[in-house]
Amino acid sequence: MSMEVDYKLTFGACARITQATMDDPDASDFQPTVQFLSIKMLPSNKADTPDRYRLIVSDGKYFVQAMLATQLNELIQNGAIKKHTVAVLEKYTSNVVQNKRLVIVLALRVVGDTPEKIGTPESLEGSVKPSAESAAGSSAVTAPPKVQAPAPHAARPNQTNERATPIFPIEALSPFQNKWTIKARVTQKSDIKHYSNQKGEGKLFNVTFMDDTGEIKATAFNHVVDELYDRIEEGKVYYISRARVNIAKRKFSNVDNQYELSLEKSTEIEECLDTTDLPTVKYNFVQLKDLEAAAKDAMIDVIGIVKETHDLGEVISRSTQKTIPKRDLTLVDRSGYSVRLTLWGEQAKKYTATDHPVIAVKGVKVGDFGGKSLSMVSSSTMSLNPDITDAHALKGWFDSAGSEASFQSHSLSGGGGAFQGGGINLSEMKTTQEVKDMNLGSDKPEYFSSRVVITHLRAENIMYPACPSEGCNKKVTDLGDAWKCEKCERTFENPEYRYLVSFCGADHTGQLWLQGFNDVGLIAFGMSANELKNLEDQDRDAYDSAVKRVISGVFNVACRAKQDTYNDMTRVRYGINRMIPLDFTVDTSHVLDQLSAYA
DNA sequence: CCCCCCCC
Repeated sequence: MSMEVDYKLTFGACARITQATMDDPDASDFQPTVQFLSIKMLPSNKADTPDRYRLIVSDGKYFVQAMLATQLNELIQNGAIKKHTVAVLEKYTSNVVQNKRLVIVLALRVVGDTPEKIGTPESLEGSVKPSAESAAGSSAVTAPPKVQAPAPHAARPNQTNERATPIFPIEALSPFQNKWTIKARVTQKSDIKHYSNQKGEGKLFNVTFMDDTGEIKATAFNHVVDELYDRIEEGKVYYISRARVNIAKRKFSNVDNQYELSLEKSTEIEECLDTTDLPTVKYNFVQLKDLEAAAKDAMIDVIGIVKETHDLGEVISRSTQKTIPKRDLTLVDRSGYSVRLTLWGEQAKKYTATDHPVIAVKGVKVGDFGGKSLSMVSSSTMSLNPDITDAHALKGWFDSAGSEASFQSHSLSGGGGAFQGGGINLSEMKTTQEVKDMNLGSDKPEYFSSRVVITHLRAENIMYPACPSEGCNKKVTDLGDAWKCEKCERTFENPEYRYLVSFCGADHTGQLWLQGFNDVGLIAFGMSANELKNLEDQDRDAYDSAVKRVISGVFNVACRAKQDTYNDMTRVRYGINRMIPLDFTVDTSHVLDQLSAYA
């Protein structure tokens, strides 16, 4: 029944692969045929770290232990490799880990399966002492084993200042090893970030290194930043050694490695010009159409045409009060969707392309404001008109057809389609009860829109006397004959009144107290706070009726909900970002749209 | 040793 296949194992393979290192010129030529005698899963004790597999590799005469690179785990999980499988080892390496040699299989090709063990192999480690090794397998080998020496051989034969450290695959780095060099491409380099905490001021930057076995994040602090920042360029390849390997805090990184590197004063980094064997960034593009299904905060890769470049703007960070430049781009792709991509900081300032370039971004964060949006984070990378197939195809499509196409928008600023009502998404309105039921994180705000009727407003302190200097808005104190701003250290003859309003907004499910600033008051009262203040001082009846007019008004409001702790009391504050009187024409047509969707 | 990734 079964076909008799006579597999020829490569005798001497075990001794030889035990000597292999990544840049060993012979190792890539020596692709032995071996048999796996056993496969054992070493379960990961961490949710974000894959299980590992240990193989017993036999050359028919000897066997050694080896680890399967985790990117090959699938071969075991899908049954391609099992006990007694015969395979050609195409790529492998060997390191000393805790004084033990450990072979890592990086690539292999399955040749076939046999029902049993070939030959009667014995343990290479057990039978062979390092000093006596040459006697062990040399008679039968197809490639001569190297003379085993306790010290690893030189890593970089062509470099003048050789180090006695082997080139390691990134995948094999661990805190247990200190003599190693990796050869890796910088796929991401951050700006220099400054921080201050209890221990004082500091600065840092980080990079992502990648080789064909994996990637790893590296961070440099303080004086090491000065030393290395300008010497490391995104896209280039370097030899890196004598960095510290630490356990990665993975919740802060989307780099797929359980370890990360700390670049120290003693770390050696040297550019490598032979980059042929190093992979470039790999993308896993999500079509813009499929963003609908992307989870908030997911890190994804996207490629699109820049349909629109918005002006440079800025935001004031609510947590740090710092002003941060930002620029929105509208990306489109062949799936017929558009999405907003926000660039920050230097990248926002430096972006100047005026045509419609292709942009490929890796590791951008998905937001859910008014639909779906994308935001660059410090570990994201952006590539303009990258020389990759997807980019050429996209450019061809846009030039021939795409530039005339219309797109379904994922986000508010993109305009069109789902968003109407003066920028408030009528399709995603929440009732006041739904607002109260929202799950709020302890520090992150949530945004929502509602339609409410104003039932009350806090009558006292609708307005406050504010500093009239541009952008100050601070409350000023009455000196009797003048008004003083403590912040600007100036006095003014008259203040500029500004609104600070508390509305009670109700719907059929309940009510919420909503805070609004000056822009909201302007909409609600239809006059400036100065004018309302004049009425209050000079025409009390007119003032009362102006206030009463707001009561019972119906508004669409775009709001921000945020937890707030004051005097040990935690409560949720609701701020109005935008307030628009109900427009019956817009609202009715929206209701008609909804009805027709049911028909 | 950062770990915030900002705003609507």
